[in-house]
Amino acid sequence: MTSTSGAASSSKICFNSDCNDLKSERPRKGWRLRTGELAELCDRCACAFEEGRFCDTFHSKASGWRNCESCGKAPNSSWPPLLFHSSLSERFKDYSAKGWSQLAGSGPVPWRQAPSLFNSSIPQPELHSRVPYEVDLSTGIDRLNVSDRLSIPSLEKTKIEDFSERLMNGPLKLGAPDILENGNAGINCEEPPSSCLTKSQQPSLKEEPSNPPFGLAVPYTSPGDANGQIGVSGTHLRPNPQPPLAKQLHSNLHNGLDSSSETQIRNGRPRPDGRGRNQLFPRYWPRFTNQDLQQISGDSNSIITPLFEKMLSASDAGRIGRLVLPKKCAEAYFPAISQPEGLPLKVQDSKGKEWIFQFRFWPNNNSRMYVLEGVTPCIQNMQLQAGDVVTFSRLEPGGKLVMGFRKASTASATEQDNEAKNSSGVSMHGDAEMADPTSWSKVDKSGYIAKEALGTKLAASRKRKNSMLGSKSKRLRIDTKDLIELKLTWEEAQGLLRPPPNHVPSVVVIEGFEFEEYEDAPILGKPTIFATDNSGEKIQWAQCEDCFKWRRLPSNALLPSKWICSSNSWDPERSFCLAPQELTTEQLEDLLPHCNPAASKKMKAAKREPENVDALEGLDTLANLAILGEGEALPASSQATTKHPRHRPGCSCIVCIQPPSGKGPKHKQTCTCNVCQTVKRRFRTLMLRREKKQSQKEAETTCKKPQPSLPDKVLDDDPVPRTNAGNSSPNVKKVVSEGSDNDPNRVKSSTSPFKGQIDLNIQPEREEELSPGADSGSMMRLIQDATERYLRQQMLSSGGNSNSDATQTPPGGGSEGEKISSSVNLGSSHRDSDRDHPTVFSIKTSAPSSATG
DNA sequence: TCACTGCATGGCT
DNA sequence: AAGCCATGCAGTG
Repeated sequence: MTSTSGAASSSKICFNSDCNDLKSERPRKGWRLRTGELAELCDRCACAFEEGRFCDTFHSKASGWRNCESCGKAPNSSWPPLLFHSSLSERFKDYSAKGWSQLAGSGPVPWRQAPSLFNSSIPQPELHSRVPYEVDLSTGIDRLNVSDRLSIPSLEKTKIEDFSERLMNGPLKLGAPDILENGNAGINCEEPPSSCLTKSQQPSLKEEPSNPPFGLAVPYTSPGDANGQIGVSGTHLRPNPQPPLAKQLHSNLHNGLDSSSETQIRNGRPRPDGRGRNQLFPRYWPRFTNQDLQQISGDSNSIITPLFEKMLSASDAGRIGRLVLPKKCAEAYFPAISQPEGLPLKVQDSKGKEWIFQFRFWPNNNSRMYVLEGVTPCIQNMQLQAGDVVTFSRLEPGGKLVMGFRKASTASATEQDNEAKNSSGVSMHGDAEMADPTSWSKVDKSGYIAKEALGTKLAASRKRKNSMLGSKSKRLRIDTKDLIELKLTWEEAQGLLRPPPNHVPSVVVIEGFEFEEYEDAPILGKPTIFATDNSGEKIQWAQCEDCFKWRRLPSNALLPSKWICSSNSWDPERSFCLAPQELTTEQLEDLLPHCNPAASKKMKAAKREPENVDALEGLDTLANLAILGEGEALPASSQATTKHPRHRPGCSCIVCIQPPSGKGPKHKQTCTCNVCQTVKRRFRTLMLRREKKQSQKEAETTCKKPQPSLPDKVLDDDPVPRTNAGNSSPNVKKVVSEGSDNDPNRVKSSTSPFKGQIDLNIQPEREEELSPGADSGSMMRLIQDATERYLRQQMLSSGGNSNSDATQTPPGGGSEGEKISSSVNLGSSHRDSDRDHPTVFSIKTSAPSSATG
């Protein structure tokens, strides 16, 4: 970086030597010069500066802030266009695509700004509403928010050294990464005062008083960004007044080198900048050892970002299952929550197990008290007790939240080493994409996802906290109650889950319910239609979420759940919504019958039914799964494990919109509202499972026949059937042993916990009435109908969309409607999906449909 | 009666 | 002295 101009204010020319424009009479201030003055800029440069277009890294060996030859971010290369603001949105998108880390001047990205973190949990509406200054990438950028993003917290350089020294010279020996140079994780110590910063922070500070006090944050590139799907959704952003100071920690294992001396550490030390209230107590500073970091990263190239740690109090480790989070940490590194209910948070533990905690807060003295709920199983599993330390860190890529631990006793370190090479509280499994075959996992009864290997450790922890379990019995029952939703959601999710590439799912039976188990993170994909073109080439058709046009894609294309034309990298000519649809209505109709002839009849009928929205909503769970999952593994579980404490007015969850059992007006049996649809669908699924299980038991006991007595077809009537028949039967360890207690795949013994827990309106005793033989038929019809409506909607929206080409007509509307099927690939994510694995979402609607049930 | 939930209190930083 | 947070406790089901 070279300084090319003289005094900041002596000249009438813009300080930026590449500009040479005259400054205005009241020149705007730019970066701070070594002299201490602020560079005076012309309006254009000032604006560019304020928007972070200048090199944002201070290079100590250079003399200024411009023409950065070290990092290449010279004004020349990003010379501001004249129409800054009009281009802002575009630039913003561009930044998004690159990841927030490359937002010039934006500083490190706090956790809460990392979309993937939210992906890891079930997003809630709150995520979209909590931000007072939302960025709407589609309509423009909220300037304030942008400014927030671009703002840089002021630092006192000398004050930030100690933590970095601790990192650099202490036992951590963590290399300060060069990322600080490239990615603006580095925060300029001589950060220029920005007018944007000032004005934007005020409301934010008001709204979010927290100031992430330390950071080790990571230049963030979310997976969503990578695939261009979710990207950095502005609605996920939170106007964080001061991005946390950050430092990216590469494990020595991977980068093996310290940064250049030029690199300035943006350390994680609480800012001693006079805002004492914002300081984080040292007891929360992460104290990761080399070993910790190595263990976290394993052999991967994961980047570890220690976030914070906390010593467990008696309350934390107690049976209440609530882990009080340091407020600053919670606000800095966990998703922002505006409602006390918070949101479920997926956390990976030291062994790669996934846990779902409820991250929430309580109002407390005009403040908030953040807690993680439901940590008891995890803490027990880790065999932690008061005095032990839990650590939170983050893995990149993936933004996975990792919860580690450190035993209070020094002996425990050895113990941990012996116990598991990497169980000093950190994970060997970098992220969900890591190919550890044991990472994925099944649902434990307590509502978290746990690996099978859990058993022995649980036993040990039970021994230690024996008394606790007794008192927890009811809690477990409640969890079981909650799990109704979980399991059913899982079942629904199963229809959307696809094995990751090169993996064949196996089926495990959990409490009598089958779940596909993937040895890697399953994938939620977008429904597509597989077909073969005229040349015999296998292709698939995917529908744009925005324009509803169908686009032809390679059969092996991996689509996220939300796919739009602009993501069509396979066909640039149709990579935008205005491009005409390649598929004519007739072709579409021809295409669809491949899937399910029966469905076409329904679709045809559907055109006469105006209200297909309700049924569509009945599938919203699936849709949400697909949309919200966005490649993340099993998000459904997190939602399902959410404890919903004391439903509040305004809560729109399925529980709250339904009168409590026995109270309020009951829904009629013919009610087709969303709740009833959902409930009935779930109930039907349950009954089918149960019936199947019972039949198998009978078959086993009487005939010793391994074949299930219930035809598979019945299961295929499942609203969210797992597979299409020829496609890949997964490694079905299943059915024969399903009902057996000796089933090795059986994770938990079936305790038949579902009685009376299906329909909030259905009294427990009614469940038996609603046996498959009695009522499930109508339920099946309901389910089928809902499914068909969904498919109908899909087709209608494609064919009838006003944006569509004139060549399109609503599919299913013609005489060919009889042939239209509803075999939809819900997971094109598998590369060999049409060959090796079941990727066809088969909805067999052989039974006559009844709209009202 | 008991476990869970949400809030309040007060010690401590 | 402010406010965080560990913990107590009352309300609820």
